[in-house]
Amino acid sequence: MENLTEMLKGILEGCVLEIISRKQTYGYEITRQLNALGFTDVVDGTVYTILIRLEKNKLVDIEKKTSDMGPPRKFFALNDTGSEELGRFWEKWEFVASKINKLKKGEK
Amino acid sequence: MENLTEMLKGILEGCVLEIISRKQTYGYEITRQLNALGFTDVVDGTVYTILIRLEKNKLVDIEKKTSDMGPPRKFFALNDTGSEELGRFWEKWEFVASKINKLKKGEK
DNA sequence: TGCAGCTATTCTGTGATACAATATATCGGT
DNA sequence: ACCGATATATTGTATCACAGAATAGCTGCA
Repeated sequence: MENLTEMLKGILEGCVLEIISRKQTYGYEITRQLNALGFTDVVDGTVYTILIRLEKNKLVDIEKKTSDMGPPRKFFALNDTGSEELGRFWEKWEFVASKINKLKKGEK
Repeated sequence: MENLTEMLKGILEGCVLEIISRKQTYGYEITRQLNALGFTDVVDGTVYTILIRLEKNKLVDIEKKTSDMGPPRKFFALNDTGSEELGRFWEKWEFVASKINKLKKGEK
């Protein structure tokens, strides 16, 4: 699916939070997971800007680890504030998705 | 529900297209319908900027009519290009919503 | 040795969008 | 005459996804 850019605004950050909540992980890996999910056009740069934003907003704990496969990786894990934010994201998603689906079905 | 601003980006325009597709209508009325749908924080100014964008992109036909209830109304109706765009919007929505719900359920 | 390719992060700039705030104007009721 | 509801338009702002480029480490191969 092409050109989802605008529709992903306000959603992609929540996806990243969800992915991080599963297990401690890093930017490159997160991008791969998003691509595998179906968001094939999401690129590294986008994910890194989101991660920097999460760091700035203190939603994540960070740990740097060396790797056999290339340069050091910067691992991210959700902290309590991040978990709360993730909860709020899913609440918003449920709300918006239910309203949009209602509109789609023609229930005004 | 508060602060849906970011999540509505790329979605609100599709909602307006859908509402217009039902019947010829005007900005103020569209805002009211969106508010009734549950998007209570969406304001006039937002809808008008969307309508101007739709006009610029030639997705709508426009007709001005006088009214007993106030100043003249600018009525909008979807043209063929607009209908196609609406179809693409729903395709994108279906795609994105299915992926997000998959992520939510934990299916990777 | 050198070089290509995959892994991995960072930074700058751009375009699109929703929204706040404000201004303007019409009509009905008190 | 004023006020509230109706109705549109405009300007500026913040946020976001993304493009593009730079930097760097490791592996394998010629």
